[in-house]
Amino acid sequence: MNKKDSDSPRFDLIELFFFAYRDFTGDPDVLLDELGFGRAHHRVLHFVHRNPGIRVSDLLDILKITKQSLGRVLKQLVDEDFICQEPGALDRRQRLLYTTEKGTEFCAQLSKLQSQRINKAISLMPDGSDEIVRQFLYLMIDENDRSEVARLIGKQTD
Amino acid sequence: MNKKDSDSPRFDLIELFFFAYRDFTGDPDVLLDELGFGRAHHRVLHFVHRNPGIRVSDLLDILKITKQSLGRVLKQLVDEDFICQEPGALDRRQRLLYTTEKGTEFCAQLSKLQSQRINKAISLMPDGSDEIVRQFLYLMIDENDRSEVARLIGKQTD
DNA sequence: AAAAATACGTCAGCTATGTTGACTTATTTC
DNA sequence: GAAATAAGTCAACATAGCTGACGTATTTTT
Repeated sequence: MNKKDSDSPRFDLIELFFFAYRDFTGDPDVLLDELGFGRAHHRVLHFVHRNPGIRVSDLLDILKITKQSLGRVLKQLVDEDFICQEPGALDRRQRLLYTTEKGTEFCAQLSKLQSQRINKAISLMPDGSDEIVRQFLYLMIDENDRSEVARLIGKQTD
Repeated sequence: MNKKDSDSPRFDLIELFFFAYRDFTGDPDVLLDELGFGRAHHRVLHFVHRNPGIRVSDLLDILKITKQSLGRVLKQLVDEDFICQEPGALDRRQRLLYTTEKGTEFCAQLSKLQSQRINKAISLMPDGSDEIVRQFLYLMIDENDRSEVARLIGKQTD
């Protein structure tokens, strides 16, 4: 008869999650817009930057979108010299993806904005909060995907 | 010269936020799809349910979309009897929005799914974590909008 | 060496959800 | 009575997702 059982509604967190994510993703929009890009471009650029030399098919797995959806934005990013492609050394069918200098620089601007928002929030909270937050977000991911995400995030780039 | 300054990149949280939010919003998709609805319908239904008698213009403010975007999904929700409209008692220009019984029931199903995910995550974490998480999400919201969101969430419906 | 599988790209067309700007109707306020 | 407001609607458009089919280069399997 415990009220806080696993079904009890969490309207507060549901709504906070909605508003928080909206503002979090809203930060980069201004910069993206100036270049005629959208959030789809941001995601592609981000994950290529974080996984240099990633294969197209692995990027599709991460983003969980179709080849066509990716193709459209990837083409623009390559055409405008934010991303470059290199044939794989072992398997020349592959087009391994890398950010160009321009792409890397732009990517840094975008993650700086998002990191500032995160760091500002964390700085107003008790010590150790970032570990709690990280744990919460991790546990919100589908159980089957967690280890994959952990592997992905494990790559420290700073 | 502190490394953890307000600009230092938080790739881990940026990516966790992305994956967590995707899976969090993914839960209701199956049920929505069965009725031919999408996430836009979910958001409208949710905020009408949580704010019975809300005016159309206030709903627009919450969702930050245009009248046309809202109109499209709202019309479907009204046509299929998930939401009903009543002229305002004081100002008959208003069409105050309410969920029907059918709408309320469906809404409960959707938030149950999301609450389960949240409660499962929280249950695996130290005591007091939900307060930390709530605080974090709140602080991720644009400073200007926080009080408005706080007011909105303050309405306890359970 | 031929056949099958794989990695990637591309074509056509569709859907959902957002946008702008202009206009109408009913109602309330000045 | 005139102006402002709440809401609905029309046309047209953009972004970003989708499906299914097909082409090409390359690697793997038989």
